[in-house]
Amino acid sequence: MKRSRRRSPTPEARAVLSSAPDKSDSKIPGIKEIAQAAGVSIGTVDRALHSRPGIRAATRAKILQTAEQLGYRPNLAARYLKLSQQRRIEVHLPQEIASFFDPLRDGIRHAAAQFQPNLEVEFRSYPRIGQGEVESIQTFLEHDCDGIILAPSSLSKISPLIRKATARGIPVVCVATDAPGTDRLTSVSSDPFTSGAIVAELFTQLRKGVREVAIVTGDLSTFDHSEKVRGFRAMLSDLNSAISLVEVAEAHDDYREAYRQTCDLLARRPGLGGIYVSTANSLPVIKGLEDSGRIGTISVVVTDLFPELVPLIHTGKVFAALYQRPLTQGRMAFEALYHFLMEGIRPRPVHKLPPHIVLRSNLDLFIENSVVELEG
Amino acid sequence: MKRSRRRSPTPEARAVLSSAPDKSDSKIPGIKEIAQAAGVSIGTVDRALHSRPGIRAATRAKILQTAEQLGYRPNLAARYLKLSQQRRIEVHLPQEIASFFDPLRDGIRHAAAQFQPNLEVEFRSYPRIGQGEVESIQTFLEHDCDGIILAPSSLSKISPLIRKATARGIPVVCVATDAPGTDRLTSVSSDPFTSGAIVAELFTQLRKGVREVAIVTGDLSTFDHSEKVRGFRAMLSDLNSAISLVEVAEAHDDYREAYRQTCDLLARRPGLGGIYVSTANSLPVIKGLEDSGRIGTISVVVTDLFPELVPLIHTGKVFAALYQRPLTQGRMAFEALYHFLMEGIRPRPVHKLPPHIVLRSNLDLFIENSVVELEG
DNA sequence: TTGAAAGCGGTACCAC
DNA sequence: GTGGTACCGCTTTCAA
Repeated sequence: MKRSRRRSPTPEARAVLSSAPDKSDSKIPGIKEIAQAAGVSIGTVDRALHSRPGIRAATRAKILQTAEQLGYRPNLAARYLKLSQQRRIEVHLPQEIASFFDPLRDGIRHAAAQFQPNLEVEFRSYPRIGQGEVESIQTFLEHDCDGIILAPSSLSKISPLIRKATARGIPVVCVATDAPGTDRLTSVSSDPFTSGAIVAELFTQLRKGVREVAIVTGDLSTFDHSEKVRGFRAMLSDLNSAISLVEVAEAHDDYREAYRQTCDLLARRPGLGGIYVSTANSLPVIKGLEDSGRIGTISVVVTDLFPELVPLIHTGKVFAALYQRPLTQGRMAFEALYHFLMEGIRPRPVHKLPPHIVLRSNLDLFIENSVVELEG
Repeated sequence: MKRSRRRSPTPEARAVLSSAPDKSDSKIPGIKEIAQAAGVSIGTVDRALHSRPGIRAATRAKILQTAEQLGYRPNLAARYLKLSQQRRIEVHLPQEIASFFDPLRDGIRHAAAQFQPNLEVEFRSYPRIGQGEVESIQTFLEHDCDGIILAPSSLSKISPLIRKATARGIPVVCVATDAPGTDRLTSVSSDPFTSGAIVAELFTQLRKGVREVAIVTGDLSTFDHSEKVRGFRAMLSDLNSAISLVEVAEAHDDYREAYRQTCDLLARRPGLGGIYVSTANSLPVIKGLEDSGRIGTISVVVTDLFPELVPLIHTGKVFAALYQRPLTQGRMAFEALYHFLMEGIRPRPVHKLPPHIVLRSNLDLFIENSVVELEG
């Protein structure tokens, strides 16, 4: 009597419950119930369930079977409580670009807060991509943590570290961009190929006058950046688009370089109808457009979403933004790592998120959501 | 010594750790540590932390303070273990339209599986909207569950039930559409106003030739449906669009009615340039377009995503689909309810998701994702 | 090869 | 008002 605070349904009520599973009154089976049913002790049950040594094959088989037919599900709360071995994961991400990596960290923090038990998350941030990342990540060698989340921006330098970590049994999850060919546990990123393709489609379908489009990117040796160009090209040919990609300028995520390149580009291309900025470095490009007086005549599609873009999208100076959903990336990266560590569930090898297409009509919703919550 | 399976970092290593918080060696503080520090017993600590009666104000204050300065965080695993009062929530959703409500249920199931502890989810499905929903939901009166997720399709009939549940202390979360004016815990839905606005923007920016657009909806007395029309109109005027909304046809989610209405519409409007189907009932509209031979000449935007649409989008017969993200809706609804039940955290009153804009360029990614995972 | 028992950190009940 | 203690279900150690 004392355990059921809920009054048990009357027979009448029970009859009405079309889909109510008739669990009768049997309490939820635990390892104790299995032991009793199989006529052994709970220690033996544990050995059987976890394939531990020191048990006869026959005993194990019998226990496994009764567990099965009792529909045993381990009580995770109890397990986590017992195994309070306070696991710890490290998150190595750059400070810059903050508009992307800050919400990515928030996504991880938020997810971690939900799952609380036994997992301490430690954020270790280095100044920017290509500056201090190796030093930051290397430290895992010293503090043997249980898992790592990182952004493998410069593949050649980070891949060996990923391999080393994996060799030590420390799973690594890549975010923001992938490190293919390494044995990372999984990767979570906005799919760059699709990003490029979307922009090509938008220009083709929504900007009928446009013939010449240029891309301003960061560095084509970065996987993410070159994939966007590849996706753009692929979609143009898929659609038999009237548009041609006339230039791809590399600005190396630098404000002044992007500004200069944009000015040069505009001078060279009087017929330019569109620009796709495929990194977060869009403000200097817009400044260049404004300074040259061509801001209204050229359609601009940018990447990521930050406060300065809001009025630009509202006024139509920027036609669309591709939002790479850093909060969601953080959440998914954490969940994948968490489930692997706690339950041994191996996630699928790659998670490609569709980027959100932000237009004037849906802009407000993104602003509302990105502030507090996990962005939907 | 015996608890730390991790070797403690060498002094050298420690010096390198720029951001390592110096927790020294103090074990994570539990209620026992608080008791010791405050010079009371754990029972008293519990009373203080939970504002339970039977404790002197001074004692409570002191305990709260030491808990604060020790940085106490309750161990949820332990709490859940103790409170194994197997809570139960009920999910009342229609079977139709399966392409939307099946993944919504999957989203709930998936989220529930992640959070396991102490929460049994019971799905109770009724045939379709407006058919058996009241009877299904009413049953909560008999089995006093701890929380309810439902889709309040017909407001007038369901609102009283929501109020009744809330009055009994059973929190209700609305999905798919909102029930404003009731005291539901929260609602999770794709924002219909924004959906309409997006479509208006797409048509406006699209082929500049389009002048006349029609909407095929379900029933304007449904909040979701009328909001989409309102959003569409609002965006048209916002953009000074050249487009006019020439007709709004109500097909009441019926295949044959939608087909007939489409045929009539096409006959009446030789100059029609676009159709927005604002419910999942898009297949009969497309059939009508095909039968009349105008499938290529009229731009079509549809709602939701299901297998039959895939080839249509690929071939360009359908220009865009607004995907209302049922998996995400299910996940968010569950999480809101879960955190309220388990931790007393009240979610913000309304969650408006931005719908995904599905085009030819990003279609494949949605197909990949929707299959297994939580859709990103 | 197996059984018995000691906890993990809270909560809820008893007795004082 | 307060302190003590028996649990929750699982893992792990030690003894048989």
